[in-house]
Amino acid sequence: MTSAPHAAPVPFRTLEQAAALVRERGLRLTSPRRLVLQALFRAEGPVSAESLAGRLTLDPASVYRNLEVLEGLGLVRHVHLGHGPGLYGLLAGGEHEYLYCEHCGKVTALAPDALDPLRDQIRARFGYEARFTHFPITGACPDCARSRGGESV
Amino acid sequence: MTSAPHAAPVPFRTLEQAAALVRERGLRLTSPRRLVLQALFRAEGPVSAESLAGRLTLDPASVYRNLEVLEGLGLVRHVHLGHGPGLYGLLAGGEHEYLYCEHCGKVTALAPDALDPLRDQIRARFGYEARFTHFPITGACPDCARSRGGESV
DNA sequence: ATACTTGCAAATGATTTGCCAGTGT
DNA sequence: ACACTGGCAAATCATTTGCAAGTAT
Repeated sequence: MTSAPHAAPVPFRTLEQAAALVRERGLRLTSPRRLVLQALFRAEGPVSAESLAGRLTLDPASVYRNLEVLEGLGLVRHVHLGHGPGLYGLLAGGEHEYLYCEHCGKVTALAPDALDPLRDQIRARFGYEARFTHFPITGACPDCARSRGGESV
Repeated sequence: MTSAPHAAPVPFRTLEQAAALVRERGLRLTSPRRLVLQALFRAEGPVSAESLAGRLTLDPASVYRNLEVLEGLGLVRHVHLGHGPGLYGLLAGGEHEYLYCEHCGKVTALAPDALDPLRDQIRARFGYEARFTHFPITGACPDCARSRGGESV
């Protein structure tokens, strides 16, 4: 999960396309690697390396290493939602940005351009080019915000 | 650093006020506890528990425990900037929110209300009550954004 | 055949917990 | 005195690394 330079996201949609990309880069499509890819395609949202290792009966180290190479290929990204392990998800369909409720744990994935107006405002005020792909926008979701007025964390 | 409910921030400015608050809550102002508080008052920005333990020659466990109680009292908060350990800082002068450059590591602390317009926009569009105190706004700072056009992470 | 990969064990880094001796109040 | 604390060792959680055996191409 080390912060190494990542490849620019290459458009892909299917497991076959992802598999092809792995081979094109001269890497091998081994059984564990295919399983990880498959599991990510089936997952609802981002999942932890440990949970993948568990459900696939693979060694965690292999899962971590695979996620790392897949991330290097631009097929996978990880996000940090609150404390707890990093969560990995496919980049099929482009980058996602996230809203994360630190009270109930709810996660909302947004389309790549949903936060553009926000990004514009941040750029204008602070000059920062903000991304909410690796760390989400964190706070209270509508429900939690309602049920707890102006409380502190 | 566990995510437990935190006390509402109580206004304080000096080490004496902080110390008084510790005692008011029936807690003890021990030597290690005072040292941690002192070090936080002297620190420029948020610092890791390990670095405090090192420079104060205290056991890391004690430092973690102290930071936890101080956080419970509303005197301290921690923030996660990128990967790496959590960083602790005083709440003297109110909550801070952060901008964090994931390329050069630059950290910009903002006054409590600097992000209100942004918060308003987020509330209007998504209903979320966003805080950038525990997780910063992450991206490329002006310098890094300039020196690296539209690259991927 | 060759280099990329795997599983397993062990190491790392961050943080927490158990325990008992020590000390503020 | 008594309960809150401190240090130290050990445990836990997430992740990484070393290494020899295995396998995709």
